Amino acid sequence: MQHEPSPQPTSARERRVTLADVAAGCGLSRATVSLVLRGSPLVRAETRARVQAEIARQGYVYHRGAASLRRRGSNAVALVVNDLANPFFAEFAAGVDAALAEAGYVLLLGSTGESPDRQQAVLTSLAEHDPAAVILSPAEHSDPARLHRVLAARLPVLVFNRALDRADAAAGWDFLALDNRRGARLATEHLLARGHRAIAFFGGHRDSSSCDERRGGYREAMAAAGLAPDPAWLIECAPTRLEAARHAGALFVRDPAPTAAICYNDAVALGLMSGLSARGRQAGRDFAVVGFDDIPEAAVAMPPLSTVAVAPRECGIAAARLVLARVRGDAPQASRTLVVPAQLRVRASSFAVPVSEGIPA
Amino acid sequence: MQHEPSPQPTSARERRVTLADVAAGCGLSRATVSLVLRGSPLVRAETRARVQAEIARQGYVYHRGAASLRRRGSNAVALVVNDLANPFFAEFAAGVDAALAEAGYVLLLGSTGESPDRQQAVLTSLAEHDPAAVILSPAEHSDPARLHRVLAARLPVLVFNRALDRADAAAGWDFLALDNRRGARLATEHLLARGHRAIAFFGGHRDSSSCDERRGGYREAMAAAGLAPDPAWLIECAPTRLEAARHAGALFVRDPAPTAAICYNDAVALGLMSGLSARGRQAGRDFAVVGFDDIPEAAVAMPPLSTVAVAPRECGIAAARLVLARVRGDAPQASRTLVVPAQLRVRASSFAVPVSEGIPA
DNA sequence: CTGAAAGCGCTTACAG
DNA sequence: CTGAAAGCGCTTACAG
Repeated sequence: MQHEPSPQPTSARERRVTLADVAAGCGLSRATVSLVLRGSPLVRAETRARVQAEIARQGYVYHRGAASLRRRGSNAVALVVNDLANPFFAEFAAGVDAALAEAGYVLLLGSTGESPDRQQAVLTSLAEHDPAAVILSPAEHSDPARLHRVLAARLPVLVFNRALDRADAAAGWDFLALDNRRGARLATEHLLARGHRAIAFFGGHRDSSSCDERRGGYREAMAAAGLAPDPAWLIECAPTRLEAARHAGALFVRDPAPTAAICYNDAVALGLMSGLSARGRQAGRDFAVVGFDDIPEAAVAMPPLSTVAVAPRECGIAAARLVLARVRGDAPQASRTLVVPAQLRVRASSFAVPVSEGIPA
Repeated sequence: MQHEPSPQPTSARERRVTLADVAAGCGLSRATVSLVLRGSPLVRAETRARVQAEIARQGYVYHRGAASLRRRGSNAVALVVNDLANPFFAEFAAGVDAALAEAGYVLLLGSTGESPDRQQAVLTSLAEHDPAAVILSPAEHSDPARLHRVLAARLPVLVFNRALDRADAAAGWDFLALDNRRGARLATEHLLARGHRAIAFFGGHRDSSSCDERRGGYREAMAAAGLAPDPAWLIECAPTRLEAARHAGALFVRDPAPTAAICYNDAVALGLMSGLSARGRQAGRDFAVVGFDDIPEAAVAMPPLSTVAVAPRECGIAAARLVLARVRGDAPQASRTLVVPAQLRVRASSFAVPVSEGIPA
């Protein structure tokens, strides 16, 4: 509850040019100038022009803080992500920024580094700036109750990317979800169409919602093809390159070993590819690999990585638009869940035809 | 001069909890509560505790807009970059964000997409939020005069990455520069140490300040080794992968052809590597290549690309710190130019041994 | 250590 | 189409 960092308390700084100065400069009242500023049709063109000339002459800059205070409501939207340096979130943020700018809103940014405590601190700090809305990609293990404590009830909130632990706790909040299930299904169907039958799901932690959903899509596609995945084909590991490389061997411990794997994400897929070559197998030739995310490296890997893309920039734009609709009050009353479609990008890593199985479709 | 996007003008919203409510709640004056909020030592511990309990009870959230208005000075810092989706700027922004958060400041973000007009609009919009300072990576061909028009004279400004056209126009603004010259010098020295003598400078446009500086470092190192670069070794092309691949042939038109190239940046280097293999040469074996930037792809290219890194995240932290020092008034009066050191990352692409020349050092 | 009063720069009814 | 007045939520001397 400290609000320390005192902004430089104006020493001998020259006085700021205010709306009153502009009004005085053209012999009008502040009210009239205010109307001009906000584009009101109540002011006649000639007056408007005079005011605008005076604004330019004096170098007046609108003080949105004062305006927001009076009108109760700012034109800032807060965005909180886990890590800006993650290309997925960077693209997402770029999309949000673009859509907000277009609508005349401004972006307040914070990042959590996946720490619920930092998330709380960041949201508190941003909330003090009275944003018109909040877009939040929650840190892992976020406590919805804590989030509610810092996010006022009347503030429109859009949760992105990760569902909150207890869905009911997010009642009233919109949710923009990636279509993890469908993406994994598409990837699995692609491998099935290429003739694979023994397909593993490789990497990720089962208890993460995204991993769970992707596994769900995988199971769906397998079931639809009349296949029951061997439990040994579901291999957990931390979603990093290094861990994936280390666990590659786990694919080949049972005898009818899988000929292909859907990976939790691209980092895992790339790690798996190195792990495979360390074992004398080559992705795209001896073993088929599909990732998830379509990170920039996917296209330039050797071989290029087939993967599932979710257009993060478009997500960002969609998120901003949804939230602005809420701010303007022209969104339906009930909270919404929007699902962003996932698309398959076929590249060389999934071209392999399994040796022991039939001809690809 | 329109300020259209009216925030939802508070319909039947419940009234906001204010400092006055908290004061009333514990039978104190607003002044006292304000002192508690700002951590003043003037209030005794028992009173402070009472206030804090009441704050929690009522769910009061500090209204920084009102405070900033009264105190004249916000705790927001504006950051304007060309493109957030560019990993270099994303890392930079992440660094700025981290350093600001640590100091209790908040980040206002905008992006220009390299358009001076959008830059002007974005800065205008951000300036209306009365930031304590601005960190600006200027769009190409920015007009310093226009920038001055929208950025008040009393606002601390830090220019990053790209020098403004007329240096004198940026008088009073700090500048955080990449050490392009030293980076290119290091890269050139590295190739010289490996025995190369005929070293090209490949890609980029001469009239860009960064290209000019990198060429300067290259020339310096060559001169220090007693070498005069053949003008035919200075090859211009747009700094993209595709253009670089197209221009690869230009390296081999003269007879004592270069055995190595310093590239303007990593995109150019990667393009050159494809261009080389299209001509039956392989980077790292028949020809040595060094890039600039250390983009994530550099490490996973085939062969991995030797390059010059500038730690964008650390740049971001440094930029934020410098700017905060200005805000607090504890920076030296005169504007400063800080140069971020460049570091060489040696990888396989520069392993080639020059054929016609002696043994590498 | 605490209270009463003025004021930051804007907007908003309300009159005219 | 324009003006006088009140007020958004806070901080800051100034007294006590």
